[in-house]
Amino acid sequence: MYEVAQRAGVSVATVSRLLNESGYVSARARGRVQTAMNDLGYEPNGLARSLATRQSEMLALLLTDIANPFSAQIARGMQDAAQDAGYVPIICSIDGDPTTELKTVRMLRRKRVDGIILTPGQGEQRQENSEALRALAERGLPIVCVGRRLEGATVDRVSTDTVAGARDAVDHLVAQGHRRIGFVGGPFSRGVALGRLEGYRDGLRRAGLAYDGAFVRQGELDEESGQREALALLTAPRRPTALLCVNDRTAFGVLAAAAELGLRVPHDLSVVGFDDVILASLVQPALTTVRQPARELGQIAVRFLLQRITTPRGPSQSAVLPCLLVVRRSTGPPAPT
Amino acid sequence: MYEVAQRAGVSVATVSRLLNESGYVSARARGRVQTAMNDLGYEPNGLARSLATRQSEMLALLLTDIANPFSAQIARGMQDAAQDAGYVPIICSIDGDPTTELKTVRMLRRKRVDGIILTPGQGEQRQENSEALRALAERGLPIVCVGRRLEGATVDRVSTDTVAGARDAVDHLVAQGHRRIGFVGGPFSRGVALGRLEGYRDGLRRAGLAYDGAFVRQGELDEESGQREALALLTAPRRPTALLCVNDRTAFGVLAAAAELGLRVPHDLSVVGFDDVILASLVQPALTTVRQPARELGQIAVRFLLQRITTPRGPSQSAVLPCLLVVRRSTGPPAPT
DNA sequence: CTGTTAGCGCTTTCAT
DNA sequence: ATGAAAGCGCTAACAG
Repeated sequence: MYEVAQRAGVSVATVSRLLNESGYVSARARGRVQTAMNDLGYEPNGLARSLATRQSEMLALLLTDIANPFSAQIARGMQDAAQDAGYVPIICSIDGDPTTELKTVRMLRRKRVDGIILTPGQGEQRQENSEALRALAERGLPIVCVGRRLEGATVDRVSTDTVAGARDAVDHLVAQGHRRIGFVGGPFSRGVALGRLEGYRDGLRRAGLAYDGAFVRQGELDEESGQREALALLTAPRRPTALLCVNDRTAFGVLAAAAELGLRVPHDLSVVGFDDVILASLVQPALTTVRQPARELGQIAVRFLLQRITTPRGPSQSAVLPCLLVVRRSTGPPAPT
Repeated sequence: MYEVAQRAGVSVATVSRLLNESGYVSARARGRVQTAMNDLGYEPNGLARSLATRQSEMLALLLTDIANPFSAQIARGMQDAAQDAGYVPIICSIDGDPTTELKTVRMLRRKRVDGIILTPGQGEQRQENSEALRALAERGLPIVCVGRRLEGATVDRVSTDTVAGARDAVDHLVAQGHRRIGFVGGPFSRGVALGRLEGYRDGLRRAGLAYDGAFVRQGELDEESGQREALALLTAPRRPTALLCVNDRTAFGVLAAAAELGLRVPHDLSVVGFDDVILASLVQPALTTVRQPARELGQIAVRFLLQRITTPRGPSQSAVLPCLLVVRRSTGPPAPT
């Protein structure tokens, strides 16, 4: 930058002003600096800038695993929004491992990221898990949560209305004539499954159907769990004719279980997933599912974060995005008994 | 840091030495500094450090779309390896858009990333595309390519042996009795499809089978293309009994096409994919595919990059990782004619 | 409208 | 084994 200034016959301050569009710069100086920059192939040093301004212009996204399709969508939205705003996106996969998380958080703190976005852990959300993060929040580091809470700290939050989504799914099933509708859940301890379960119950109630614990299973959030729980549900004497799943991965497992048992979908069993990951439309039969606006989630999270950065003490915001039921081939009227 | 030094009754230089394990620090000073750091909850400022050392300790990964499952796997490998080495991973989705790419590259240059990993574009690789990158390479910015080349620059490279992979797939098909084996490709212009096509031809040759252009289709790299091309191939009078696809997404399209035509897989048609994305094992029937070690690709890319950073002028390296044929349910002996 | 100057927080000779 | 001091490249008063 010093070189540029010299070449243009001005001071570094002028160059800086031009670069940041702060203060006045005469048209003449402007032109000379521009050409000097081009000649030298100059690119400002963001590190130095950050050191001086105390703003790193970097945002971090903490998630369980970027290889998870749903997370990847959130990440994509975050990435785009961050870059649009001139921020560098840093994505970190934590795997739900507290040690990794701690290391990562420290690294991010060292790098002086301007803010952090937290997405829900896949498995159970440990209490200690949030320890380091809560500390950061208290130190005034802007944080926004996506679809989860950070216990013991009031932070901005953006989530989807999974309760309504699950309810809509049940409505759809009921409208097709199903009466025995089951729910294949994830861990109910304190996770993502709770909202969906609530929506499921709402839907039943609305249809005047009784809640039957025998039709509801806890489990994990992956295919294997879906398969296992579905097997249990479908080999019972009185089996459900439709299954709402906590997420698409689980639904894939359910589909596999159905195939294993020789049940045709949707003829013998209707299946509804949750998330609408890319593959949901590709499996056979294509999966009816509740779409969560994942990308948008990431984008809005960034927007909140940016606002929080500019207005550290503003009132905390929270947005709830609607889900959308996407009807495909895995649901249909139940076979007449 | 100044505060820490003061509290510990030493100079900042000593603190710095302790932090970087450079130079001697007496056990006594060491202890005092440690406690001072704890008391203050001190975390060194990486930006300042980077400014002084001219090393940002950040690595960037440029890819088409992080939401693409195969890319996500590479990203994961890159992320882990980078973090293990104390580097911050920055992932940028470019979408094959030259404008976005240019903006991104400038941003990365401003942030003074220590190195960049390039992964193949999904569509055709435009010439202009690499313009900015090549310039960086010439400026001495460490770059390593994953599964693609950077024209006009000698850079380290890590790729997979897709030729052998495709050949193995053909071998497998032949061993099961197939004689009419087709290939559903991506764009042959200058893309990823070429190696697989070569392997396909090798495989045929090895089996003493003639190459038949009528069994080979160009296309894109997505499901839609796979479906379209498969439809063309399978409705022809003399149709193939097995199809090797340029990637899994294409294979999913092929599966859909088969279902559409009432062809049972593998009874009427065997299908082999490429990549082994997570979903390959989840579709019905589970897809036989050539697995590429995506995560490892990302890890090794980082390793190369790190070596290049420490040894800017060393000889350029290149690694070729083996692929692995994963046999599942989508392949089997052809139906007797 | 523009130049001067004092940091930002850390590393790194060079002395001691 | 440790301290003093000179940067790293930029921003932000402040003075003109």
